[in-house]
Amino acid sequence: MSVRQSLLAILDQGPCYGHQLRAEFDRRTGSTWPLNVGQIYNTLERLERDGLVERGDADEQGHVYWAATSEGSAEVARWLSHPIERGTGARDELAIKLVVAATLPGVDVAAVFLAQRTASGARLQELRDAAATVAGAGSPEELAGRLMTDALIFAAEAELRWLDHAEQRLAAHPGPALELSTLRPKRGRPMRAAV
Amino acid sequence: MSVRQSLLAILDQGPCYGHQLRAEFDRRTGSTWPLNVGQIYNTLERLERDGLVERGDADEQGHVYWAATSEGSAEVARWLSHPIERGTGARDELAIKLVVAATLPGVDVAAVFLAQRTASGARLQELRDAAATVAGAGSPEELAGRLMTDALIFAAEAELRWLDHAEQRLAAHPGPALELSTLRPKRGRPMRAAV
DNA sequence: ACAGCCATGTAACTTGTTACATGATTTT
DNA sequence: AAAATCATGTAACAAGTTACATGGCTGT
Repeated sequence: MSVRQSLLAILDQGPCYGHQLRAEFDRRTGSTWPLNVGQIYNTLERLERDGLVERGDADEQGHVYWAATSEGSAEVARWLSHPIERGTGARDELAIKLVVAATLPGVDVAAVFLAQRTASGARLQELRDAAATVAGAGSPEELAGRLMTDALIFAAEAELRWLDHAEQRLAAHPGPALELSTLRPKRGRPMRAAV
Repeated sequence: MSVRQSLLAILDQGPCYGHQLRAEFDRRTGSTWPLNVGQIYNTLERLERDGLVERGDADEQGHVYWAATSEGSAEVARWLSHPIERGTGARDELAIKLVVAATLPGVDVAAVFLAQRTASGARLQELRDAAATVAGAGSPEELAGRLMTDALIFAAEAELRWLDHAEQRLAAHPGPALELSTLRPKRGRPMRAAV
């Protein structure tokens, strides 16, 4: 929902046309998240369908301006006043993958953890390097970009901490691997064994 | 992709039928992530369409067993050997929302941050309470659940750290708010001002 | 003239998700 | 007999994403 809501929030500041919206999103997120132009138009149509924005007539340059409706403004207010509940609905892809992998017999869990830690560590270093080069952060755009980078750095650090933590915990326990077919039919022939 | 890939990986251990797959996913993720049963069947059909699984005949109980194809096994191996690149493609909804909010004139950024910090803090406390109750973590299932909870705790901590960090950074800078319409047409009348 | 960008759109597709229908079986 | 659970499915939708088509204008 972040693209949809962000575009609506920007539009709530005043009418914009497609490419302008894209540039605004780009500016405000420090160009951290690439956004395909086509998605702007899709999203605008969906917002229009939901009564949150209205499409205006094209001006002399052919720019089609879109404006938030009062319903759209209300939705923006609601978005801003309600916190985002992470972990409710949003799945942690990395944790799911590693825990599922850890419970699968015959999987080299250590290799999976190692590959992930290497990649996450490299990424963290990249992010820190990137952060160091924009240390100034004079303009609002630079500040926005820096905040985004910081968010990614904090997330990467948490990821690495969890990787260490999880591997320790797994090492401390015997075989967390789980065989298949613990589920058995209430009645009838026993469930077939894993291959 | 986590549901799709997890189901495929479980199936790679041996043939399963729909409800069994759901139970396996549930078990292996410590019942942290609810999974609608219908989604199992959707996902299986899509995996079949992509040639990664094959549907077997129903047995006497009417259980329809599905099995991974060799392509499916290869895909699982690929999944396990390649790390997940967070931040590439996966958008940070919270960071986007707060940074966009911070760049919008007329928004009470402090209130947005406060609401988020309150919610994130409460969630962190809930998670810590939950972690304390299963301190034992004897069975593999409990261990899996504990690892998931830990992942969420680490993420929530990172979130709170970033919130503090970002608010400090914003406080240290003047008005990071960005007016609309910095984009101007190459030619023609100037772009309309924000409302 | 030609390459490239600005600008608007369209069509298709992915994964995730829910609501619902149906029937068999099991428990109370 | 009624309620709950197991089990398989179907239909629809949301949000994100990409690839492509089209046209106008611009700079070389």
